Amino acid sequence: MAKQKKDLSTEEKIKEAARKVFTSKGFAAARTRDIADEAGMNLALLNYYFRSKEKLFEIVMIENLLHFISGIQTLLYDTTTSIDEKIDNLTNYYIDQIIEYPDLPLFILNALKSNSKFLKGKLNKNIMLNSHFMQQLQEELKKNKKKIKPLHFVINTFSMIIFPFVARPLLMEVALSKDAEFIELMNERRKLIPVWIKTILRS
Amino acid sequence: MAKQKKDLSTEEKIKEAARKVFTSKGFAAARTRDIADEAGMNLALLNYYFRSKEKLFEIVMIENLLHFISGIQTLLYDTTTSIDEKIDNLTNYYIDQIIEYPDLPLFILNALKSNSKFLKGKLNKNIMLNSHFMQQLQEELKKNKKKIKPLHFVINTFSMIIFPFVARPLLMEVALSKDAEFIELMNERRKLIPVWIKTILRS
DNA sequence: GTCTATATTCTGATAGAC
DNA sequence: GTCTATCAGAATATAGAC
Repeated sequence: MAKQKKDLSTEEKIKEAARKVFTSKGFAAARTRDIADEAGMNLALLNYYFRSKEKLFEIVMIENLLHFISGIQTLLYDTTTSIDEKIDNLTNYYIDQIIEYPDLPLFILNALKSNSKFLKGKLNKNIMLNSHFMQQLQEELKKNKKKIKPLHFVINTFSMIIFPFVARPLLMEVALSKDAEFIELMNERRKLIPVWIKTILRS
Repeated sequence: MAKQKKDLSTEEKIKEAARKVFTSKGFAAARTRDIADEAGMNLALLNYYFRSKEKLFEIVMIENLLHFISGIQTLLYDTTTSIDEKIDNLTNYYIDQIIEYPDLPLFILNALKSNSKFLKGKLNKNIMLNSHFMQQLQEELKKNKKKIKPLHFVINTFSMIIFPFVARPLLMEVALSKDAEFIELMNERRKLIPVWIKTILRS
């Protein structure tokens, strides 16, 4: 269970409020006053604890990104799971995560596009390429005599999981009518995506 | 070939500049001064021709969205092409489009998330469901005795095409090192995506 | 229609009391 | 550490001359 707001230090309260506001509105649209209000305190304290709006954003951005990446570390570096289990776990984990934090994917995509300077060197360049999952993919492709870069299958998996969430408003506009239909669709995909990934890997 | 800037009316010049600035920076980060500068004229003219920044954005947003959708209309409603040809055409068309207008997808995803009120009723609710492509998908699934919503395959196709582009900065951070590698990857996908889609449709 | 100058509001940041 | 009050600059919008 999440910690109660009242248990948090002032600094933590601000960071938590900033995370919420920045993640839902992005850097430019967020107002420092919104963050102060959300934290239940005065605007001046933001600049007392953090030097500026930019500094605060940088912290939120890095934490959001690391939160997102940590799932990759945990799941894709697990040497005890098979490639099929990894695909299952990845799909379920990220669908759960995005249902819980629906604004996270678009926030990260935007932040990286506009502010990638912030994290120069902060990310492990080869986190993907060195993973156990990537090794297993390579073996599997070799076994099936496929001359395709394993990275394609990582991209396919994340694409099929994440894209429908970020395109949700468009989907609602052109193909669905109720929120429940979208959730139903994503729960269908929870089972379908692993099947599809395994199929294109081996057929 | 695109029309020369000098041939455009003042109103068109502003709209063109607004499209460029809004599409690359989004509504909140865009400055009306940037737009005026980009159009090579004075700030006051923006408010003379369009009432406000919001109105101008609304126009740009709808035009961008319709530009994106028009490809769907053209390709997915073509009754002379087979389902396989449609998948090939869709992949090539949208990869070409996004290479030409790389900021368009993220702009649309953001705009729809934050400003979907702007286009209430402006979009054909069933543009996807009524398409010839959707009928062909339905037949194909029936032929292969699959009880899966055809919409999933539309989502899969667009996901595998568009997602790598919007995640390009992340990909560059965790798996690639040169821009040329990304372009190479997308050109590989140009051939691979149709194969994958047809495989999961039939296997 | 187009420009310069200016009004008005918003916003990030700070000064200074407590 | 926290608050109130306020500053300085930015940004949108408009007035008014040409």
